[in-house]
Amino acid sequence: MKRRKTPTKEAVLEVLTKAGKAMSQDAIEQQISIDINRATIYRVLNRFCDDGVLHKIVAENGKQYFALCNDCEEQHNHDHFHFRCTQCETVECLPVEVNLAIPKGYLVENMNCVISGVCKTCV
Amino acid sequence: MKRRKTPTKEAVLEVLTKAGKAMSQDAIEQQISIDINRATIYRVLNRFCDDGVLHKIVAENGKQYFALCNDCEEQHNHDHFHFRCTQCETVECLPVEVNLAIPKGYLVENMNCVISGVCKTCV
DNA sequence: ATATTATTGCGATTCTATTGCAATAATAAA
DNA sequence: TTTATTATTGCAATAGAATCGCAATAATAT
Repeated sequence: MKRRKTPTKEAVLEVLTKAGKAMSQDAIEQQISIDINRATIYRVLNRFCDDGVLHKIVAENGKQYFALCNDCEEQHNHDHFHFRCTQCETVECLPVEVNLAIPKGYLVENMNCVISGVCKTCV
Repeated sequence: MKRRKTPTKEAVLEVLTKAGKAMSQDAIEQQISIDINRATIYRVLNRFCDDGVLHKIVAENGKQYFALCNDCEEQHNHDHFHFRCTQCETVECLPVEVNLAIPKGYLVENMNCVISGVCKTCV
């Protein structure tokens, strides 16, 4: 399935790039000037995830956040921690790698590590 | 608010103790022989969390899982990883501590680290 | 200019979790 | 033991996030 270039995709990417953080669907929608349907935004976000452009983080509040991928070539590798600030409700990718000795016999497919608290801006 | 001893609380604790894993509300409900309302189970689980008996993990599927606390005395300290098996849909506490250098200026309140994949039983 | 089909909008739907309120039952007090 | 107090429960309604089906639209190829 060949992808097409659409205003929605451009707008979503622009918002995420500018923010430099992970964002939820509703936060992204708020930042887009043109009116785009909620379902469409979700579909665009999920497509970007499939294509290795974005990665998805699920915070302890159960919400999904999407952030730009840095170096996901063939497959996603998001072995870094995320920080969710309960004050400003933002999620950012920390430059800290997740590093653990996985017990024998376990097959790792994905990592979802979120630290929450107050970020350095709000502290 | 003083807590009371009720059949629901006993049943929930028994199930979680037997399982030795983190469980979701619906999984717990299935394991309880007597019929208990969904809302009640959630309330019991959340109360246990408040009281330091259980801790809550939110997986990448957005669902909440509850597990017994080991050594939470004054406050919760769940600095360990969790593993969610996408095959058998269980979540277990790994005996591996989360160990990261938190960037300066950040105030940590909670950790929610879930690795997902296939557990050693299903592999 | 036309055909193809990826993408979108809309409304409905699913799923998880929570809440208000009256009824029930565990515990304290008499 | 009986009565009073109030934590707990059940039920139905509600909130909130995310997804889905389907027809309409629009990006790209012909």
